Amino acid sequence: MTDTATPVRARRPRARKPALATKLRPRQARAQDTFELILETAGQLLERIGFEQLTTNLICEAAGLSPPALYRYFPNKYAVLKELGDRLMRAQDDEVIAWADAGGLAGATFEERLAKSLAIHERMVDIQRDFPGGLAIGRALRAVPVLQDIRFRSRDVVAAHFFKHMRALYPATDPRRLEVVTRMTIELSYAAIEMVVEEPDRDADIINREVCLLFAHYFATFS
Amino acid sequence: MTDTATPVRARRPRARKPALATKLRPRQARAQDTFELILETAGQLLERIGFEQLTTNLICEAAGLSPPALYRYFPNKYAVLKELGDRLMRAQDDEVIAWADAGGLAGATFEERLAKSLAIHERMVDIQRDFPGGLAIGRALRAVPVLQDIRFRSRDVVAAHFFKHMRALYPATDPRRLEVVTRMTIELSYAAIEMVVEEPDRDADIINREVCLLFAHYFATFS
DNA sequence: TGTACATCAGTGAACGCGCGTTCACTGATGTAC
DNA sequence: TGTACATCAGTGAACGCGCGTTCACTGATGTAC
Repeated sequence: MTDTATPVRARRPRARKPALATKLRPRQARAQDTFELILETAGQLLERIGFEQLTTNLICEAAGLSPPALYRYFPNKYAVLKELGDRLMRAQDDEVIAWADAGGLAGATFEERLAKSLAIHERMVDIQRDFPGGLAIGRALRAVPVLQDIRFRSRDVVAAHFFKHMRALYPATDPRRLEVVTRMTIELSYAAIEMVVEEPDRDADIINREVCLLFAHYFATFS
Repeated sequence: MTDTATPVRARRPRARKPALATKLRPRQARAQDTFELILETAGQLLERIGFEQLTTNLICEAAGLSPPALYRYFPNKYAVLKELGDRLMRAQDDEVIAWADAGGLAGATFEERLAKSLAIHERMVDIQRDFPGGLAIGRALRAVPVLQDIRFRSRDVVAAHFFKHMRALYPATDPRRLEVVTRMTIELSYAAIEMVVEEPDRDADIINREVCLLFAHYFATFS
């Protein structure tokens, strides 16, 4: 009766949910450029002023467009944020899933496993740093109720993918425990990545290395 | 010449910074009640609609006050959020610092250290859960540029406090490394706490336990 | 213990600004024949 | 290869709403003597 495959998230009561889907997708090359220009401009503005100050009129002004040009593709600013969030999450998820599928989680020695996880952590930091407005988008994905599902879904997809590899690597561990552990590890990894991106004055290399050490010692106790 | 005691944070360029300080502090008992009513109402609203939808007019309406009553004490909604954020951070920080000062980080056996850290993690989760709007306030502290300093400062205070204990516990470890490790551990602990608070459907007990295991194994490698 | 006065606390009503959004339109691009 | 027409893309100008904020005021509380 009860379907426990996908966990039920606690529903947020009574928050007005704005439409998020993009309206028209651009068909002509010119329109595609406009679409991308809107996203790029929004990313840059986000970086400067934060997502709360961001307005559709401001995006249009900064992009040199009239408001109806934006409204042709996006029903509101949340749809713009959603598109940006989707892209950032996809960029990171694709990379980390490819890494796992290529055997990133496995390794003959402690040092090998450590080096592999260090490489992917650094890559993830680079992706978010290079993404225009990546920092602000990451924050928005946490803070804006309607955008949180994007982040949750991304985590779920990565966790489900990792879980398959984890079961193969640690067959003697209770699968229920391993599932939670996988999910938690991913969440904390992303938190560490955010910490590095968020505070560029701190020593990113040390943090990256210590986070990977932290996980490596932990997983060394699994079998 | 260079003062390296407090790390310099990267300044965010050109974001308009609203005034955050409370204006008048209430003097009479009646005024104190109003002040608290505003904060309590704002906390409840935050929980329902998120901080972006929150407006001063809405707070007043929900609290049964006229707008000038709010403006007597707070220059804008960010000042309300700041007060809430300060209180939440202080509540958690006081608890965790008291725990550390009472020897929370030390322990004769692995099991003892594990049990102690588990206790404080659970306590921290409870504090944020019980705080009205605690979840939304935590998010706002991450996402609203002007509020981020509150969170950073809180982390710095806790980290500085922990560091003293850590040096005594692990005298053979390079202090520079230990400093970063301490800061990272705190950041990730708070991230785990947020994860538990944020997703009440997941098994909080397992996550709490595994996070503490994670750190315990890691610190077992220090000396 | 009462009265006069100063200060504190909160109200009712309104303001101007800028936000999200739309209308009626022009110009650009693609396509049928 | 050119023309007519349909569709796509973007503009200029304006709208109404509600947000943050303020003004002039009334009522409540505290205090001096």
